Order: sequence, then C-alpha cells, then structure tokens
Amino acid sequence: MSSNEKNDPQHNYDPFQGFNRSTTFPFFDDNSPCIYNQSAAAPPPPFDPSYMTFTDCLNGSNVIDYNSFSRAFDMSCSSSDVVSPMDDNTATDNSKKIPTCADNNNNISENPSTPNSSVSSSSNEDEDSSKAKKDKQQKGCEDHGDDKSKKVNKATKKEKRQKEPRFAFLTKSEIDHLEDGYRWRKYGQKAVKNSPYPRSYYRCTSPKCGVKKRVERSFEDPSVVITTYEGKHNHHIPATLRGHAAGMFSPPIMSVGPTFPHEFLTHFLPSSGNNPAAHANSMHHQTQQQQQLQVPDYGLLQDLVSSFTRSQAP
DNA sequence: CGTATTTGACCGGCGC
DNA sequence: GCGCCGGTCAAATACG
Repeated sequence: MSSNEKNDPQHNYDPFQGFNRSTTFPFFDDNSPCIYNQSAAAPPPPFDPSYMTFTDCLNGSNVIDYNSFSRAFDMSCSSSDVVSPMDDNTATDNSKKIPTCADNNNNISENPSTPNSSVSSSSNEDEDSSKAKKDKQQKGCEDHGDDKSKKVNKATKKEKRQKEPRFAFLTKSEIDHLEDGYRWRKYGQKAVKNSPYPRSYYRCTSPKCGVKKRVERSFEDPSVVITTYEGKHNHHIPATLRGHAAGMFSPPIMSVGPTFPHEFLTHFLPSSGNNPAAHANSMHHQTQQQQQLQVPDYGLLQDLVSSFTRSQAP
C-alpha cells in the first residue's frame, strides 16, 4: 500500500467518491449491478444503452467510436498506455483493492511490493506466522547455500523490473481465471494478506510476449474476480487457442487497426463479446453474470457512452 | 512424453 | 540492518 493510500483510507474504499454515479456515469447507476454498490445481487436491468455495464459497452457491436475509447483511456498518447493505472497495491491489500483512476499520470507505482506494517497484525496471522517461520528457516539455511549461488546469478542476470502499464478489471464471475483469448501459464500463487483467497500469477505463453496478469478474488465480494493485466501483447491471439480461436475472429475486430481498439478488446478484456474465442470458451465456464469495470477517465467515458448511446438511437 | 500446474524457496524493495 | 511483503523462479508433480 502506498503511503498516500495509507494516509487516506478513503482512497482505498471509494476511488469514485466525488463522482455522481447515477448521473455522471451510467455504469455507476445504482440500478445496475455494479460491484461498487452493494446491489450486485439485483438482477440487471433490461438492456438500455444508458444502463449498460462497461463490459456491455465494450462488448457491444462495433459501432463504438474507438477513437473515443482511445481518448478516454489515454491509450495512444501516454508513455505507458495506462488504461487504468492501478496502483500496484490495489491488488495488494485485498480488503481495499479497487481500481483507481486517481492518477492518470502514468504514475505506475514504482514499488511493486508495498510493505505495510499497519496491517501486519491482520487476520491472516496463521499465514504470517508460517511465513515468518519459513523466512527464518531460509535464513537459518543460508550458511550452507551451495544451491543458492545459481539463484544469485540468476538474480544478477535479471534486469531491474520494468514498470509496465497495468489494467485492472473487476469481473463478476465464479471462476477465477477468465478466458481472454490468450494462453496463460501460471507461474505462481501467493496468499493475499487479509484475504482468504490466493492470488495467482500468469504469464502469456507466447515466447516474446511478456504480458502478465494477476488474478485474485475480492475479499469483500467473493463473487468478484480482480484481474490485473501488466504489459501489452505483441502478438495476436494464438491460433491454437483451445481449438481455432484466432480464425474465428470477426473482421471488424481484427481490422480496426493495429493499436488501440483491438489491443484493448482482445488484450485486456477477460471476456469480450466481440471475441468469439473468448466468448465461446467462456460461455462454457462462466456464469452469465459477469461485469467488468474499467474506470479510466470519467468525462471522456461519459462522452463515449453518450456518443454510443446516440449512435444506437434510431 | 510434452505441457501445465503446484508450491517451497528465493529475491528485491520498502518501512521502521 | 532487519523484517515484512509481493513477486518470481524452478523442481516436482499432475495431466492429457
């Protein structure tokens, strides 16, 4: 948790404070099953562009003005292409993780790990104590560390971690790892402080693609899966994806351009309605009630949704 | 047998 | 400097 977050608890709990959810941004309408209000159990309203979820918006037909999206998400102009610059700690303290759009200044957290002594005396004392035990064991064994040398070499080889743009999605789903059209290899899993749910670490299996994603379940709302993408895919969706996904892509998506829309929709959305690959796969595994929220720039998004709504009007 | 997952070990960053 | 913590590695294991 970053220091400013620590000093400002509100920051953790409601990054949308100050926004009029009902009128400023349709996704936040209290009637919608937005996860940020506690009415997620309420049935979604009948389709209405004004009340569509963000996923609906993204997944909607390709009438969306992608330039608007691009502007809204600040994808093309920023140095890091941050859609929703999550403080890394957004997913660190599970009890308070909420994607924050507060700093749209490409201020990706420089500290991937955020020590937080203030929560050290947390509910997961079992974990902590066992972890401490482990650490002690480690340190106790360090004397006879022949096998350590290679790890040290590895560590020296490793370049300093680069800051990658991160994008967080909140998805209402019963399954943790949502299909997004890409192939991921799980490379780690960690217990999350203050949360009974572990965090899983995935890496894109494409050789030259260093995109990673973290998947964890919200502590406050277990029905919500938090998926954090890091980096951008430098390749298309693998043709071998659990069968022939790439070939199923509809031309509009594949042809909209090399940069933003396709990348966004296919690279970052856990499940895109315009992504038959993801859709076809996910339909088998996911509940129909999935909503992803991405909250980059309210004003522009409002414009976008407004224009989208207008374009839907007869 | 190749690929994916699991899981304990390890590292680096940060706060104290 | 120490301890905590998130993130990553890689050997072992599971799976198809």
